[in-house]
Amino acid sequence: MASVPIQFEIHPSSGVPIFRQIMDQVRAQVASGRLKAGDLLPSVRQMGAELQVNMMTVSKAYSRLEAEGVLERDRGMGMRVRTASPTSASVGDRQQELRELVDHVVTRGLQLGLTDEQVVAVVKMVLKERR
Amino acid sequence: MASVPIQFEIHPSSGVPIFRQIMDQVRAQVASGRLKAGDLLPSVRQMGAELQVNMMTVSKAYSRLEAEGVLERDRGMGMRVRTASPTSASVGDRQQELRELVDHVVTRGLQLGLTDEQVVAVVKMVLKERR
DNA sequence: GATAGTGTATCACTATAGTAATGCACTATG
DNA sequence: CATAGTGCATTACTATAGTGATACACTATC
Repeated sequence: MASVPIQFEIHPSSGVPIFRQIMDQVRAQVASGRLKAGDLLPSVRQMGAELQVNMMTVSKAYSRLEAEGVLERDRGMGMRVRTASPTSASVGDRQQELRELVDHVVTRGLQLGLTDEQVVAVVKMVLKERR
Repeated sequence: MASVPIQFEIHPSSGVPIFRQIMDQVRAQVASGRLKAGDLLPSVRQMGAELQVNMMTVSKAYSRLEAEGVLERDRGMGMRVRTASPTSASVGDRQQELRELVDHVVTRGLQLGLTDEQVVAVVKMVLKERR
C-alpha cells in the first residue's frame, strides 16, 4: 500500500500494445525522477484495476522492465525501482547499446535530406527538453 | 532488364520481416548513393526469384517505399528511385519528423546513465560512418 | 499457523502481421 | 495487334504477439 500513486494513462486502441505503454511510462517516470530508486510500484492487481487491464498484462511489463534492469522484484512486497546504476558496463558498452536505435535515426535523417548538423540539432534539442 | 544488379541479402529466420529487410536495404543503398535517382530497380519477380521469396513480399516492400516517397512507379517499366528531394517540406518540418525516433534514443540513453555529450557522440559517430 | 498481500506459471483465446498462390490491368516493344 | 514484361488486388493460410482467466508459490504481518 505504501506504493507511489498511479499516474498513468493507457490508450487501448492506439495500436501500441498495453504492456509496452506501461513500460514506456515507467521508464519515462524513472528517467524524469518522479520515480526514485527504492520506490515501490503499484501491485499488478492495483495497477490492473486502475487501468482496466488484466494483471498479467501488467506483470508482463514489470517482468520485462526487471530484465532490462529498471526494476527489481522484492519477494512478498512487490516491484521496486532499482538503485540507479548498478551498470558495471563501461561507457563505451552502454553507447554501443544505443547504436541500433541511432542507426534508425540517421537512416531516416539522411533519407529526409537533412545535413549532419541538422540531425544533431534535433538530438540536442530533445536532450535539452528532458533536463 | 536494364535494372541495377541485385546486391541484397536476406535472412529469413532473423526475426525481422522479409519485406522490412528489403525496405531497409533499398533505403540504405539510396542513402549511400549506390542507387541514384532514376535508377530502375529489379522487378518484383526477378528480385523474388533471387531472394527465394514470393513476389508479393517484394511488392509490399516496394509499395511502402513508394508511399514513403523513396520510389515511384513507372507503369509498364517498374519501380524507379525518385528524384532526390521533391520534399517541399521545410527543414523544420523534416526535423519534426525525426522527433519521435530521437525521443526513443534519448529515453534509452538517459536510462543507460549516459550524459548528453555521450549520446550526441554516438550520433556523430554513426553519421560519420555513413558519409 | 492463518491471512492477505505479493508476482508468476500455465493454458487458452483472438487479432493480426507476414507470407504466398493466383488472376488481372496495364505498358513497352516488336 | 501480339507478346512478354511490369506491379497490384484479392484471397487464403500460418505463425505469433497480445491479452486474459485461473491456480499456484512465496512473503509480510499478525
